[in-house]
Amino acid sequence: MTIYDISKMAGVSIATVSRVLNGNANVRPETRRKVLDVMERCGYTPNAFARGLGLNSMNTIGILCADSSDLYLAKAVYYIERNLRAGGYHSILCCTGYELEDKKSSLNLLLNQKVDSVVMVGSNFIEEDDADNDYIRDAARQIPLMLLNADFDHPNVYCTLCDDFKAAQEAALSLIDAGITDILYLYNSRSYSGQNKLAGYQSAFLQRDLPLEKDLQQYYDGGHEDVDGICAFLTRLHHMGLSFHAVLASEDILATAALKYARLHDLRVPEDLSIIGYNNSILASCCEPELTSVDNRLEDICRQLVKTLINTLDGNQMPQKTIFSGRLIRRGTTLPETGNCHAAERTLPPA
Amino acid sequence: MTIYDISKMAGVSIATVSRVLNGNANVRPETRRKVLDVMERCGYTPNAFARGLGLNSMNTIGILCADSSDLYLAKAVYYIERNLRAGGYHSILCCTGYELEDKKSSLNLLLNQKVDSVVMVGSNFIEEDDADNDYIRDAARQIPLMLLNADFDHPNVYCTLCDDFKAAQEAALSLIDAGITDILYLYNSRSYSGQNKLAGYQSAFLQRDLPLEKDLQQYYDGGHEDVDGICAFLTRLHHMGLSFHAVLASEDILATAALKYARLHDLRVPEDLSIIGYNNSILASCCEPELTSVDNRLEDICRQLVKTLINTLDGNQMPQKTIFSGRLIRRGTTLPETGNCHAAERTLPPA
DNA sequence: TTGTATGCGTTATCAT
DNA sequence: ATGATAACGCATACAA
Repeated sequence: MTIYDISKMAGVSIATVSRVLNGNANVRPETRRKVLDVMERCGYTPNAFARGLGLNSMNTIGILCADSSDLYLAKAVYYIERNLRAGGYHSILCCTGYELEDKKSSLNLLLNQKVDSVVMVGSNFIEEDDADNDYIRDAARQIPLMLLNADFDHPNVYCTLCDDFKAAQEAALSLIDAGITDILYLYNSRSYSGQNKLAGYQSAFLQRDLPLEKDLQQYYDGGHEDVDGICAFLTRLHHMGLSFHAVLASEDILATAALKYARLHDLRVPEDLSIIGYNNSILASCCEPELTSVDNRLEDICRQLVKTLINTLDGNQMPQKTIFSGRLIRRGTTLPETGNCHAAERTLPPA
Repeated sequence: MTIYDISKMAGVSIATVSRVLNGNANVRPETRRKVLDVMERCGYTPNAFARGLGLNSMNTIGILCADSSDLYLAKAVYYIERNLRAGGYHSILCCTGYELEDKKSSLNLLLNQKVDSVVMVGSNFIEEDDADNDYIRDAARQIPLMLLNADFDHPNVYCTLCDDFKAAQEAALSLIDAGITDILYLYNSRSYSGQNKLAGYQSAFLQRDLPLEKDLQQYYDGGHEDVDGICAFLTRLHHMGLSFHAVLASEDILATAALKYARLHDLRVPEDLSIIGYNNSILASCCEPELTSVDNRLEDICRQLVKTLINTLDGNQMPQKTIFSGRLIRRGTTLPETGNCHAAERTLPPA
């Protein structure tokens, strides 16, 4: 069933059929109805491939992420897909893993598929060695690139992100202002946003004129879901004589592990050990007490990212950088807030 | 850059170019090299749309799932995508939500997009009222359909699933044989696999000649991630006088909530309350003690599903139903196994 | 407002 | 082994 068939049955030319298909105004209402009737009766749907060839687009967006089963990335992928589809776009999902070569080849795969754009979910797509980021620059010469939680200044690259520096800073300040200064910063990623969080933690100490202890900044180099490994890691630090009365984690799962550590060592939370997680994921409410955690506004970010994406494809000029402010969600793993207002919420309006 | 350009530069016809592109054997090695050289130099890649039009396929598979941010579904989507891509296929992700109309329209969207097949992740795509499943039968007349964790007998529909009946049964038996008979079965889905789990629980009692108590089978009708709601639900049951010394949950998150309930009511786990979850997800290791949980072999299922899919598309005859056995992973929320061997593992070899 | 003719970049069927 | 040519199904510039 093609437009030729429809055109014959409706007694018009294929051009007219094509016009009603594309909502072209230059069709007599009467003719339009006639054609639509035939289409309806035949259950006609246009051939997507032919359409793609003619328009050089199939309204498809590539979604690149390291691991769509990761708690945080899965949420992001979900929000992005829903927003894209609401906007009339399809999503091709591509899980890349964390190796540069795989990220490159995945991106090329999407380019060869002729997607209209690709959104790269997670700051792990930006390499430390800037020369390695050429694969992004190359791609940006073909289609607009949307980065989620990364900051990359380049034409045709659009970034939507959370101000992790400030969010981590405020989280640390809230602990400091509660009287805790031996705060262990626990992280498992050195990506762009990972570095920002760390810098935020550090700046909190500077801001309060407190010394920074290297030993209190611990990088866990293990599996992304290895709670027991993290727990054992903390125990090892403890046995090595490291003393800390709070843990600020770069991800909820690290905080969850810290809570487990506390329980195994009979530490009261938050009295003996305060814990703050990051992402405000489902893990935060799965434990007892529930995790205080930084909400990094993922849903807002995704909505805005897709808005920017669609507008860009429509030819509108859009800002290349949109930043949301995170906010601390206080729950059971930290002491109730005092009168101190240093850690007050400072939410910027969405761009 | 098209095959015309390449053909000119290589001094051959477009037919020859197309042949080397598709690995056709009828090309003199010398000619092949010449053409490949030109392609290399020009960085030529074939136009995917034209290719799709010609072959009536773009090697794309639709992945339908209610919510790709759900812990379990996210894992499934991840495994499926990776396996598909390794097999040379792209994945279009489509999150449908749980409404029938949305599932229908999503499936149609994929059909119009001319995917080669669609995999429906989760038994929630099979409706209770069988007439409502016509949308699946209709789709199956166009392309092969792959169902994950659903059982639907129809031509061109292939099912890969876990034997949830037996898995739930064994989980229940393990509790009964540990001396606990007031086992609360807590579930939040009445889908096909949801009903199977429930039936498995029930059959365990029959098998041990124990009476079944309706009050001990509780359906929680709330959000899929609402730990606190579930926890409150259990508390309500408790206050209503319901007594139970074990909880068998149809999902880890329900079990997590049960653990939280235990902690809030100062119940020792597993001494006062045993808990078994389902899915063996990351939640199982995020709590203290860790959850005993049923592993439903998701990774194996996904691998097999994709294998079946690709073979089917290749024209090979494949079984329409492949069943894996689940297995109980014992951790801290149940008593250590006794000498009793009723709940021993009985793992079937993968099909 | 409608129709004609051509292009889009492949694949595939014939010849040669 | 290679080449000429016709599909594939739609969009669109141009003509009427």
